[in-house]
Amino acid sequence: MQPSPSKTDQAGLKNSRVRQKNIQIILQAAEDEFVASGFKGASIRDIAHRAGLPKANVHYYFNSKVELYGAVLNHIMELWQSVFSGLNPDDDPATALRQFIRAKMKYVLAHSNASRIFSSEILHGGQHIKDHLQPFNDWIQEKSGVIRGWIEQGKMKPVDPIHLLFTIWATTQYYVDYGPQVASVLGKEELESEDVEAYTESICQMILGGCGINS
Amino acid sequence: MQPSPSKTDQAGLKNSRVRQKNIQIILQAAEDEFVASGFKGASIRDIAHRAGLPKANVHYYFNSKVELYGAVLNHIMELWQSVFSGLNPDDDPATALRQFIRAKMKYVLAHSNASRIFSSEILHGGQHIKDHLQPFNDWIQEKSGVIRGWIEQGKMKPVDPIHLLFTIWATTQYYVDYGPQVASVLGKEELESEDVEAYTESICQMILGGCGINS
DNA sequence: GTCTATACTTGGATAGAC
DNA sequence: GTCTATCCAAGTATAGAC
Repeated sequence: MQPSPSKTDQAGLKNSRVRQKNIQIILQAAEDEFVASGFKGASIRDIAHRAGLPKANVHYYFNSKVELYGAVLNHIMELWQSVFSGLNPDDDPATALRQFIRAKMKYVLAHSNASRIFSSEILHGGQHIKDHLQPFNDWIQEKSGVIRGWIEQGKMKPVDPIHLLFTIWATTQYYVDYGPQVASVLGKEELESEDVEAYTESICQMILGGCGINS
Repeated sequence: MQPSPSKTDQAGLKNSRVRQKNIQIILQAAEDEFVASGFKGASIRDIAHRAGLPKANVHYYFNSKVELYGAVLNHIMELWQSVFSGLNPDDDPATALRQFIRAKMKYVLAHSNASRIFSSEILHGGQHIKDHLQPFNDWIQEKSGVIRGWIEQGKMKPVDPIHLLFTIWATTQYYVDYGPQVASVLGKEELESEDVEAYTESICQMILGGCGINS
C-alpha cells in the first residue's frame, strides 16, 4: 500500500525525491543487515539503525519484513539478468568462456552483498526466491545449448554443459562468499586486486584446460 | 557448567546414558534449525520443539544459544578433520586428486547439514568459527606443498596449488549448498545418485584436464 | 534430572500526534 | 511525510516446584 501523492506538484516532486532517496537508503541498509544476519535473523530495528531512520519509517515504505526482503531480492535478480549476455553460438569457445568467467568474477566482486544474500537465500532453502529462479533456469538451458553446439562442431572436448556452467558459477561465487576464509588461508586481512587477478587466471586455466581449449 | 553427577553409580550411569542421548538429540535438532534459519534466526524454542523437549531442558544441557552453536560447530570441525588424509607426495596426481574429489563429494553428501552450516557461518562473517579455522589453513598449506612437489617433478601442469584446492572445495560444496537450485535447473524435485555420479565425473574431468593429467 | 511458570528483552507492526 | 509511543508476540534465560 503506497501513500497517496502530495497535494501540490512542487511538494509531490520534492516528496518523490525524498521518497526515492529514503527507499534507496533503506534498501542499502537492508542488504547490509541481511548479509550480516540472514533473513530470519535480520531485524527491522537494526535496518532502521543502519539507515539512520526510526523504525516506523522503514515500515512506512515497506509494509513488512517479507516485503522488504522481496524488494532486496528483486533488485538482486534484476542485477543478475542485466549481466550475462556472453556465450553465443558463433563465439570462439576459449575467448567466450574466458570473457564470461571474467565478467562473472567482476560482477560478484562489484555486488558482493547481493551475491552473498543470493547464496544465503539458496542455502537456507530458497523459499523466498524460488519464484524468481525461472529466468535463471532458462538462461542455463539456453547457454547449455550453445556449449553443446560448440562440442558438436568439435570446437571443444565433450563436457556436460550444465556442469561446466555450475563449475564456473561455483568457483566465482566461492571467491566472494568465502572471502574471509580465502583471505585467512592466504595469510591476509583482506583480498587485494592481485589476488583476484591470480585466482581468476587460475580458474580460466583449469576450466579451459578441462575443456581442452587452453591457449 | 555441567550439572553434578548423581549420587549412586546406578543412577549415575543411567543419567549419563540419558544425558548422552539427550545431548545427541538436541545437537541434531540444533543442526536442523541452524540450517533452516541461520545462527541469529534460529530459536531455542524451535530447537526444543524439533527435539521433542521443553525449552528449559535445552538450557539445562547448553547454557546459552552461543554455547549450543559452538558445540554444533565443534562437531562439524571434528568431522572435517577426520576426513582428508589424501594427497600425499608419493601418490600419482591423477589418482590422488580423483580420489580426493570423490571423498570430498561423498563427505558433503553424507553430512549435508554440517556442510551448509559451515557455509552459512563463513557467509555471514565467520565470527563464531574463526578461531577454529587454523587446522584448515594448516591442512591447505600442507597439501599445497604436496601439489607443488608434483609440479616440480613434472607430474602435472603448473597450477596454483591453493587455487586448485579452492576449486575442488568450491565445486563440491556448491553441489550440496546449492542443491535446490541445481535440482531446479535439472528439472527434478530432488537430486539422485546418478546426478551425483555424473556431476562428480564432470568435475574430475575438468579439474584433471586443467592440470593436464586427464586419463 | 525434568519441566512449569515467569522475568526480562527484543522484534514486528500500528496508532496517532505533529 | 515523519516520528514518538505503544501493543503484542516471540525470544533468551532462569527460578523453583517436582
